Amino acid sequence: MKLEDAAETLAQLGNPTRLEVVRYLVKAGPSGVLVCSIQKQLKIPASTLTHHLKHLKGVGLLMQKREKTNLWCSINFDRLHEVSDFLLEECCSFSLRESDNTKTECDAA
Amino acid sequence: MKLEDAAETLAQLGNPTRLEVVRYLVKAGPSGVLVCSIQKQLKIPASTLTHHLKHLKGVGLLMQKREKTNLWCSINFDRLHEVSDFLLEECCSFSLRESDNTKTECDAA
DNA sequence: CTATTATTTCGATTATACTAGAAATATCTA
DNA sequence: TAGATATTTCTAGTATAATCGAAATAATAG
Repeated sequence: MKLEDAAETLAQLGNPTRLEVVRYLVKAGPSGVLVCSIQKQLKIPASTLTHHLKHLKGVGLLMQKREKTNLWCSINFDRLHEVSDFLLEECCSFSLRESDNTKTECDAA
Repeated sequence: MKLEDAAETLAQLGNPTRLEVVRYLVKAGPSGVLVCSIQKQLKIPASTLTHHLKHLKGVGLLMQKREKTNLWCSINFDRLHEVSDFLLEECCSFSLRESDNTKTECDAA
């Protein structure tokens, strides 16, 4: 996952309303839920919700399937894993050389 | 971790410049790096960098230790884990009842 | 056909974030 | 003391995001 993509995805997760939606979708599991369910359960105005869902879809966190006027929403677990992996993957590999790491001057950083 | 805190932390990670800094700090490991090293390596203007570091510190992702005019920065791994845990923890527990999950009408969500 | 429900688009308001130059402060060195 | 380096504060321009009511669109039920 490229840094720019990770940043964009994290930014979308970084809105409290959207994160609430994501949490709701995660709890709903793979079968998903209707947009109107999200709206009524979380008490988010319809237009606001549409707006946020568009964002989540834009970064691939949300999958949608239309059924007449109804719209099923489900979380893309793989995508969610990719993002959290991006944060953790790097954690276990310190790769700056020790020499760089103990300098107290900046010229050779 | 409360949803609001997770959202705020994710939002801070969601800026490409900051995420680059975070990645740099992660790679540097527990011993940390100087602000000026980050600045020169990643080519971020000093005032911009100070601004971003303030944000990272604000959500507890950054730890700092002053040494005369120099400032050592290191990532708070625990915090980073907390955030990624927030995303993943919920993934393995679908808790909406099946009945809620298969409705095609919204009245009972 | 009319009313109802689901979803989207439009438009406007309001707020907040990103960026970075210039100047200020602090420490050290010659 | 003068000059270099590190970091911060101030300030301001520019851009982008969040919110949501009202109206539009689409499908369906009665």
